[in-house]
Amino acid sequence: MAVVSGALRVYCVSEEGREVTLYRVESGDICILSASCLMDSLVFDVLIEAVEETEVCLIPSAALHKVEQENPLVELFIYKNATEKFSEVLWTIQQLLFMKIDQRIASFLHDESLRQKSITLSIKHEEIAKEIGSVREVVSKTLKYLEEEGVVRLGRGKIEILDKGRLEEAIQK
Amino acid sequence: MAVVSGALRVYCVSEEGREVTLYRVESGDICILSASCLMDSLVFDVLIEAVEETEVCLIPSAALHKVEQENPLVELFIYKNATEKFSEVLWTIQQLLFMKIDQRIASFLHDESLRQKSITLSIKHEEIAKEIGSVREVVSKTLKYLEEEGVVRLGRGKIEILDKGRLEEAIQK
DNA sequence: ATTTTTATGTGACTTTATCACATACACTTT
DNA sequence: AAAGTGTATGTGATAAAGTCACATAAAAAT
Repeated sequence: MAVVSGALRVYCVSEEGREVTLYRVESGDICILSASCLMDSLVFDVLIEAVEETEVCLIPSAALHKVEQENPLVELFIYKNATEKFSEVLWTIQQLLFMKIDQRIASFLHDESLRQKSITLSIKHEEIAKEIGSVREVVSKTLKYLEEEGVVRLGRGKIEILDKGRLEEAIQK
Repeated sequence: MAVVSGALRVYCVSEEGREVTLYRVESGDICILSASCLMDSLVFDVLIEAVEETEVCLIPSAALHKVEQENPLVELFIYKNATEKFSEVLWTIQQLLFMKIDQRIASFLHDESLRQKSITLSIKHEEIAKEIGSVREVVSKTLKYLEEEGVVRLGRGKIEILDKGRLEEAIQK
């Protein structure tokens, strides 16, 4: 499956409904791991959701294999893409295990600002929690703290980054 | 790299020294992801350690590619193996995020019993902590609790599984 | 304008991690 | 056998994060 435009989010969910985003598949990405390949061997829920209006192109594996054999660069591209996703998942583990919640949130806000290409993010606390594998209450409390520190300004469904420098500092330590 | 005999453990470490095992590479496994491929794109530490006396066979990528093109089954095997590891890493995330510490420990003891092919495991609390991404103190306390419940018997550097049924129950809920 | 829905705030409580030691076992050395 | 020395495990006080159960408040719908 190739993403033509837009972006997908691959995430997993616990029985109680807690989520974490594993990786994103964005326009130009190809994702052999998502549906066919990976799913078979998994016992637990890995879900895919469009984070924006998205156009995807499903490629029959037979056709893909044919192209792959004709052009080794295609194969290389697929390998690289899969490895990149693997790497993103490892990064997720690192964040989950080794970073404190305020660092993770700061890091997410930073990334999201790049994705939305804006310093005023339109996002809900609940969504942030699902991205980083935490819960809404904790995200709310942490954001409140960041607001008191003058790093962000909060509104209903939006977060304005006031001090990008301090935000980046917060990611480090 | 192919593992001929023994087993490797691929893990990551935080700056403070906390560890988690990401996946294992056992005899018969091939691991293109470990050294060459994956490492390049990673900024953080992913380490490999032999958990027992291990014999590995390093395959030059040129040679591998040649065989791969001659025999598509080789390619398939590699793909499958890589996907399996990916799947193990996702499982690790699930455990970290969604399971309680006693479930994770019970689950680990169960797996380790299969690996060591014995109900008397020779392992230290510290090692368990590093496997499951926790810390020694917590593992010790939880094991103590399992001992009081009559599920295991503890000794210095060893854990004896007394009630396999109850151990499996503990994994579920 | 009032009701309803949805987003956020807050406090009490639990679980897990961190820190800082105390104890205890096993293995040497005498 | 006793004493000494590592290394493994025990424990309690504190901190961080998650859970639960609501309260408030903004936006949307009627």
